[in-house]
Parts: sequence; C-alpha cells; structure tokens
Amino acid sequence: MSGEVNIKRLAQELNISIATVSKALNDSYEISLKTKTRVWTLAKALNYTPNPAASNLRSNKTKTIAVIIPCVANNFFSLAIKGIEEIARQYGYHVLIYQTHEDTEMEKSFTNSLLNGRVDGILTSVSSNEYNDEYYRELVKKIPVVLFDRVYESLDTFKVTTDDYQISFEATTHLIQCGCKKIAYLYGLDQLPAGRARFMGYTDALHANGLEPREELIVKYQPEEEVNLKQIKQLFQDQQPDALFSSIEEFIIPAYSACIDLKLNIPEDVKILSFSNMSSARLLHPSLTTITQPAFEIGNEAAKCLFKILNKKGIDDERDVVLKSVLIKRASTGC
Amino acid sequence: MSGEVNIKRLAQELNISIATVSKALNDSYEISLKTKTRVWTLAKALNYTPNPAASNLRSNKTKTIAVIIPCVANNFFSLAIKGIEEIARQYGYHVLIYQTHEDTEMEKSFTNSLLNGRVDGILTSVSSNEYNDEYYRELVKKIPVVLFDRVYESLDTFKVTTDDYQISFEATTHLIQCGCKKIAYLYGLDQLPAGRARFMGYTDALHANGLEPREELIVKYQPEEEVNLKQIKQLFQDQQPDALFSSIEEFIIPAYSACIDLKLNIPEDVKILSFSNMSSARLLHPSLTTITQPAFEIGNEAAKCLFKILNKKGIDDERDVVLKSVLIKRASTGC
DNA sequence: TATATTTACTTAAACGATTACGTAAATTTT
DNA sequence: AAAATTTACGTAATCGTTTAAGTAAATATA
Repeated sequence: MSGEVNIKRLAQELNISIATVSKALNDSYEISLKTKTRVWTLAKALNYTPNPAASNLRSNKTKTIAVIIPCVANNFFSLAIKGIEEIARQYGYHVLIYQTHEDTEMEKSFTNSLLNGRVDGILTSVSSNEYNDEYYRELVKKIPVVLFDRVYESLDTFKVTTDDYQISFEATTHLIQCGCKKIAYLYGLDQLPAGRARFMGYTDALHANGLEPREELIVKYQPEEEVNLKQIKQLFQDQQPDALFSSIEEFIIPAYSACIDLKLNIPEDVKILSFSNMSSARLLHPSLTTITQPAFEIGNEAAKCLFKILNKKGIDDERDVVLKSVLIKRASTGC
Repeated sequence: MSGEVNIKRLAQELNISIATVSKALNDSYEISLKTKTRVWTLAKALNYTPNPAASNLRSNKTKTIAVIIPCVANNFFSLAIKGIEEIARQYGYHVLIYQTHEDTEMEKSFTNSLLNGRVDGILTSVSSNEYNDEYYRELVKKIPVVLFDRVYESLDTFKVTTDDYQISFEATTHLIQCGCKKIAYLYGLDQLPAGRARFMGYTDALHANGLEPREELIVKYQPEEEVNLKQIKQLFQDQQPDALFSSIEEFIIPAYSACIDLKLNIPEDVKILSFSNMSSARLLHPSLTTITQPAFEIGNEAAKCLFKILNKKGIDDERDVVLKSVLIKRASTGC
C-alpha cells in the first residue's frame, strides 16, 4: 500500500532533494529550520526509520557493539551485561552477544566475524582455556576493544578489572584469623591474570601469616561438573583441610555438596569462602561468605570506556580501571 | 598497506569481474569449479569477509535475530538465551539482546527500532507491567516473531510455553498432600497468561481438594524489593499460612528472609515451594522445592521455531509448543 | 555598487555487495 | 551441419543512505 518509507519517499512527498532530507534528518546546519521541521513532521507521520544497513554501509558506523563472554548463564556475566546494556542504551547503541563457552577458538571466530564493520567496538572477557594474548595484541589494532574482568596484561587498550590480589589476600587473612591453618584452594582461571592474582593473594597471605601453601591443597577446576565434586571429596579425605577458598563461583555447589555428603559441618569442621555473585549466597546453609565483585559496575565502566574510544573523548584517561570487590562475611566462615 | 579487502579487490587480483567473484563466493552454479577454487583460495589467503552492511542492504537479509526480554540477570532468561544462542550459532546467525526491565514502552521502542531491516526476526518474552497484545497483533504481521514463556494468547505466530497450569496444579496438590491447609500464593506476572495460568492451577487444585482460595492469602509482587519482604512478613503475622507457593523466583529471597526474621521453621511451621531456575535451590536451608522450567530448552525450541519461519520450513507445524516443567521435591515442603 | 560571504539547497558519486540480464563459446540435439 | 541449449562468464542496475562538490539566491562587506 504505502510502500516502504525511505528518504526517497520523503523527498518526493515534500518535493525536495534526497540530500536535503538526509541532512535535515541529521540536523545539519546546512538546512533551514523551516525545511527541517517539514521533514521531521512528515518523517514522524509516516513513521520513518532509517535503514541501518544503508547508513552503516555509507558511514561505516553501526551503532552496535559486541559483547563476547564465556557464558551468559553466570551471575557475574549476566550482571555485567546488564551494566553494559544500560550504557549502550544511553548512547543509542545496539548490543550483540556472543558466548565462547571458554573456547578461545570460538573467541577468535567471533571476533573475526566482527572485523568487517559489523560492530563499532567490542567488549570482552576472555576465555580461560588458553592464554591467548598475541591474538588480542593484533585485535586491538584493528577495532576498539575493552577488556573486563578477564583481561590480558599490557595490551594497548582499556581494561576494567577488580582488586583480585588484594581482596584474595584479605579473604585468606580472614580465614586465618578465624583459626584456619590448612586452607585448601579451589583454583579457577589458572591460565589468566585474574586467576593467578587471586591465587597469589592467597599464597602471599599464607606466607604473611607463617603458613606454607601446599600443592596437595589445591584443586583445579574441571569443566565436567561431577569431577569437581569428586576432587573436593577426595581432598577432604586425603588432607582434611579446615577451610576451602574458592576462586570461582562454580565451586560452590560441589563444595557444599561435598560437605553434605561427608557430613562435615560448616563452619565448625570446615570454613568456606568463595568469589561469587550468587544472590542466594546469604540463604545457603550456612550462609556463604563471599568475595563479591561489582559485576554491574564493571560492565557499566567497561562500556563507558568503550564509548570513550568511540567518541574519542578521554582517551588520555587512565586505561587500567580497577574496581573494588567486597568481602561479605557470613556464617560459612563463622567468625 | 593492503587496503580493505572486498570483492572488488579479489576481482582485480584474479582479473575477473566482480559479479563472478560474488557468485563464486556464494557457490553459484553459474561459476566453474576452477574459478570458484581460485576465488575461494584468494579469499582465504587475503582473509576476506563480506561486508555485512552491503549484503544486508542488497539482499534484505541480516543474519541477525533479536532477543527481547525483561532482564538478562535472571536465571530463567539467561538460560533461555543460552539455548537461543546455541541454535543461532548453528545457523550462523548473530544475536542482539534488548532488556525491557518489564516496561512495555521500552518493548515497543526496541521492536520499532528493529522494523527497518536491522534483524530478520525477533524472539521475545513480553513484559509484565501491562497487557499489550494489540501491539503484538500488529507486530507479527510485519516481522517474524516467536514468543516464549511470557506470551499473549491467540497471536498469529509460534509460541513456546510450559505447562504452567498443570504443574501449578500438581505443585499445589503436593503441598496439600503434605498437610497444608492454608496455602498463601505469592503472585507474579498477574497481567500475563503465564501468571494467570499458574494462579488458576493453584486455585483449581485448592477447589479440587475442598479448599477455598482466599484473597487475604495472596501477595502480589512489587518491583521494589524491600516491599515484598514486608508484605510476606505482614502475611505471616496476619494470616499464619502453613505454606507459601511462589509463582516467580523473585519471591524466594524475601520468603526465606521473612522466615528467618520471624523465626519460622521451614518446613515445620511453613512449607515453601517456588517456580525457579536457581541452581542453588538445593543448597538453600532447607533445600527448596521448585517448579523448574526447562529454560534452556525453551530458548532452544523458540529459536528453532523462528528459523522455521525464516527458512519457510515447517510453517504448518503446530505453533503452540508446550514444554513440561518439573516439580522437584526437596526439604522445604518436607514430605 | 561591486565583491565576498553565507545560506539553503541540489547533483551525483560513493559504500560493497547481489542479481537480472546479456553474451560468447562450448556442447548437445536434431 | 545447422539449430538449440548449456556453460561460464561480464555489464550494469540496485539496495538506502551519506557527503563532497556545485550553485543560485540572499546577505554582508568593502
């Protein structure tokens, strides 16, 4: 009936040129207010919206950013996305989501598919299965990239992280102050700076309190869920640790499950503490002491950094943004 | 240095026409295998990827779908997205995410911004703040839409839902069998078919067991978190219900908190049961009996339906896909 | 008043792909 | 061997914008 409504159609109806319509819509100084008003009015009346493909093609701007993360079904990342989305909305940007499932090959494949002008920039938290910084070293030259939480060091771009080392040190110290002497470490992200910083915070805190980190007290995360439960049970049987410090949320369920299965009382027999953004942490039995990262704010901040690059404002700002996590002491550490 | 690599560049280097390159890349029957191989080889060597804006513009295909949901930071939706993404990947599609924060105005604004060819189709779970079916009645005429979980009835498109009524009936019956006679209902999504079906399952199960639903035992969800806790506490003080049936996950934390605050024992003093995709449900104290929706599968199925429309295959299939939720009995209902 | 500048447009060329249509050569059919 | 068909390309239009460059009229400057 009415046909597709594009600037050509607007131009015809108003009996002016396509260029004038385009410029009017973009509020160009070259167009008189009178003409602009005519264009705007008709555009609204006909419910005109610009064809994104056409303007992307011509202007090389997509008004779209990509978020590449391991998995959306994770409290930290879903909150981060929420934070990212909020900022994207403010700038009128669209948000593409890609899940790598911790696979750097996927990561490369996704980012490569974004290099031909599908997006204006990329926000990413890298995958844990491999240390892949050379790839990113090249990537950041080709497209604006901001890394958050899981970053590589010394990349020439903005990075938003948390105080992993310090908070981990603080948390370990808390366990020690609660009387723990044999603190097991549930190790995640061991390929990444974030994971190593957490581990360093743990070992340094041990040292600072005259304790020695011990290889036998470390359990490394395995992607297959059941394995972690088995490993933790084995750990309890072999080593009888008096605390579990979990560096990632994924260990919480197997850790609690192991205690239930082995009839260990938390915090009497063993204290538990974990990095986590789980909203139900305080409803667990007993309520879980957590290191909670400001996930929403991280997403927020990362997005803001990306828009600094895209809008070429504040590029001289400090490019290593470090936010603070909080240690929330609850019953699982019992003091 | 090498300049942007597009089909023009490929054509020049191979000394053939742009059209031939384009057709070769699209594996057209018009092109000889020999030429195709030359093109493919060079394309790979130069790391050519087609400019999406250009092909979108010309072909009116974006290889992109949009997912419009209330919020990603919700176990159900993040799992659903995971399910959607899996299918999208298989078809080589990109996924845009929009969060409405339960605001139908946002919803309209987002969908309107997608009608000019930004995406090939839309997957959505509607907002709860308002019954908005007229809008969707028009929308489905303009663009392929699949609704999941939170749908409107009698829309001319695919809908993926769960057996809300039946599972709610079953769950209520379970509570009654556990001896409950005064089952309060924590009412969410009351503007939507899904919410009403859950409520109907509850009331019908009461009737079927000789119990009368009572207005005073109903608490309606409020967006402001603290209010729900207050309401539930008030409910306990005024009515002393012997069970809480929560129709949405958001009530879990205030429900448990209220019990803790009022020193009510679960399940002795009050039994609790909730719709939920919370992975920590079995670690709560006591472990929570849940109605768990197959969130991942819902996303999966919804995406499959959308691709049926996009690929014009199976359009004659049943368009009301209903998946089964499961009632997972745990300690909070104590029997 | 003649010249320079500003205002408010228009024309037309991009952007990078797809595709209808045209065509010469090779092959098949009669 | 002539006609018809198939194969394998090329030409050029097109998608809906943006924008450099051009221009006539209006206004400002000298």
